[in-house]
Amino acid sequence: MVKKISKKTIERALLYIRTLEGLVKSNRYLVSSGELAKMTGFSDVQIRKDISKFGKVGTPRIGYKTIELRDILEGFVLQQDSVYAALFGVGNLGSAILKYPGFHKGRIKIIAAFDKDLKKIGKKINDVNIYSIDKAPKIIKRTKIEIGIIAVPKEFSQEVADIVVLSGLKGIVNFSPMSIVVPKNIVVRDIDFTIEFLSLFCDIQR
Amino acid sequence: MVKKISKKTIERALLYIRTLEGLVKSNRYLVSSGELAKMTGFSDVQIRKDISKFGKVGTPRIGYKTIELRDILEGFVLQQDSVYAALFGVGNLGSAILKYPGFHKGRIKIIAAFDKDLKKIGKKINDVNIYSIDKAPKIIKRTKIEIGIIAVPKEFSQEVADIVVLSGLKGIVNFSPMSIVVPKNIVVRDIDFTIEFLSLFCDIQR
DNA sequence: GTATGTGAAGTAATTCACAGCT
DNA sequence: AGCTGTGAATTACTTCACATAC
Repeated sequence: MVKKISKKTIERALLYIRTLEGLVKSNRYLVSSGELAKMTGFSDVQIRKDISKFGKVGTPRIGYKTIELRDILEGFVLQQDSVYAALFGVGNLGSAILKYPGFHKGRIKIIAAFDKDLKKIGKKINDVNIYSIDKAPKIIKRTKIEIGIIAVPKEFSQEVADIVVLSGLKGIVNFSPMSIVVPKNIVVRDIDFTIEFLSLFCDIQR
Repeated sequence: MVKKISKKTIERALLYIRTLEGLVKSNRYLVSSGELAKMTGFSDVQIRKDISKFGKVGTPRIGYKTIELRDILEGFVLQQDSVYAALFGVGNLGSAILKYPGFHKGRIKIIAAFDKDLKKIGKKINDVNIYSIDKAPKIIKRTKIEIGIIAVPKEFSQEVADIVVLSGLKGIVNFSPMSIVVPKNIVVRDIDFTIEFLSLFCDIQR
């Protein structure tokens, strides 16, 4: 019943969860794979295949119960209520991340921020303290933080990545437009706006 | 010689270009697929396979000329010098995008911003004018803008998507944590921070 | 000897086609 | 009839193994 679940399926499952949360909020009780397909852009077969990896949960002729499906997907995909993160670099983007409303109300909690600008250190944004970056390993080790967010200029991204590693974190979201080199037991997600835009542009051209 | 180039190859090519630009800047003349592999995290075979889609450009025993390879990849992947975009929603994230240094100096030019907050309309951020959002179709049609960036709260993302479509744009980068429904000739790239974080977290757990 | 380039083999992901349920 | 669930077929992607070039 519980088969090996691929990364792609998990990524789509997170989107199904997001969509189901919207449906639950608007009091929808049932939804079909076809409707989810229209809402998410994936094919209906793909969605059924994905969901079937988590067990038989739908009813033929009827569809899926929104609440039940959401809970099942969440149960498999997210074992914790909250994911704790630390932000490195409180510039324009870093500040926007600290204020990001999706985090504020959701599962992802940023509980410490680091910068090297003395004007910022000691301040707070959205209730998150900003500390000196060289205190990061010490401070982080006292917390449950698991993820580091790198939002510093690209000249500094590697040295900050090294600090993240020293701090014992297991995952990095790297917003800097530069690849970082880390031990391979540490998982990295790169979000490079320029590359996202250019790859979209390539898709448009063809 | 020029074979069908897959989306995945193009996405990696953009990363190779980014890496090569760094090498060129630091005056590196040659680079091997193995070195690129270490720098980007892909395998060396993968990199050679990708590059071979663009022709025979390397020299056995020597490697690739950084400048030449960059130019070849750029030539195939990006036919224009600049990509023009419009931003919708000048909140925390939107402002950070307007100030994003990678855009300022690079190929992506945001040349108009739209918001419905009267306090923002008429102002400028980083030399970009902020207009009333309902003037968007008219203003955009006078420009070469091809891409719309949605950075509004999720309650409004669909109505803004509709305006983007009305404006005749062909691509959307959607930063709002909600799927938008658009005609299928319009290409959408979703960047949902929450989903990126959660999917990283799933990877860490396994 | 060392690095590129590539056909062939092997994996993974998607779509098809249809059985089964209510 | 209408929707889920899934083996089978297809397609796409990656890795292997080695020929080729200097």
